[in-house]
Amino acid sequence: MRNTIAKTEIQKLLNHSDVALSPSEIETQLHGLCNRVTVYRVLERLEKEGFVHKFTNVDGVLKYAVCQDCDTNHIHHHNHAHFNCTKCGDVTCLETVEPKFEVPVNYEVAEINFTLSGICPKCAK
Amino acid sequence: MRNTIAKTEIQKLLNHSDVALSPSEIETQLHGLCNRVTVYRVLERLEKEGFVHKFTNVDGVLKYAVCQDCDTNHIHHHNHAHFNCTKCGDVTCLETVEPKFEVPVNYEVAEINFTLSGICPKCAK
DNA sequence: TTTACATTTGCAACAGTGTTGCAGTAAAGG
DNA sequence: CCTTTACTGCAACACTGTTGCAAATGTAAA
Repeated sequence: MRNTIAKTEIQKLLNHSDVALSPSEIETQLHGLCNRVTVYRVLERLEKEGFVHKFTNVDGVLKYAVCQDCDTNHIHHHNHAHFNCTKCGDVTCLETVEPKFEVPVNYEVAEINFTLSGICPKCAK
Repeated sequence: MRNTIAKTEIQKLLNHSDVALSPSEIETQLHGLCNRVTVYRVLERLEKEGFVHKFTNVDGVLKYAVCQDCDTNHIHHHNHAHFNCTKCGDVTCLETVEPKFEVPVNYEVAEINFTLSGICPKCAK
């Protein structure tokens, strides 16, 4: 995978962001540095490289966030919850929150998507 | 809320379906009985009436399913999991599966969206 | 049965998200 | 500096979901 300006800038954005970002949010924050399509394709690459993880927000929009645990020990833990604040709209990873559950026999679970919505600490004050 | 042909047929569809349905799936199964927009608006009404519950699938598409518990005791339990089979594409309610979790203080959780994906019993054989 | 009116519908048009093909551009190693 | 191949931009598209408005329809009352 090549290092391009677009890729570098998108990585920076994600690294410095404490919230998960959607492709369109990233595009906006890049102020026209690259095309909309490029954002999608760079994010796809970053996911393959294990730099970010992807999930679907409650509104159906894709969100990307840096992998906190993964980049250090190269093991992926994406079973954590995501929180979508209905007031400010921020979506954050709750790395420490992992749901416990038991599925009926014969169901083979490969991935989980666990998104909570409500009021975040910032907006609760 | 008035009873119209569209509403009646959509209720029938949902009642007889063992999987959650998206607006477009419903539209297809109605074979042109009503407009695409009407499907969206009827589903909105059915949700307000407490007949169905709505959730976002892992692919970001809306899904609707009849409320199993709600219509009997008029109390809504929508914390159950949904399962999206990656093979047949079916999305089903796992009414019995409720995730256990603890969020950090100051987070006020209003709704949860818990969707699992993998292989369903039908496709596992 | 007819009337009246609010609700529901269809249409057209739109906004937003995500994808694809293809031609041109640029990164990286030799 | 050259070559190769990955990457990018553009244009176009498919799909999902929404909105305004005029026409149609359900419902309850006259």
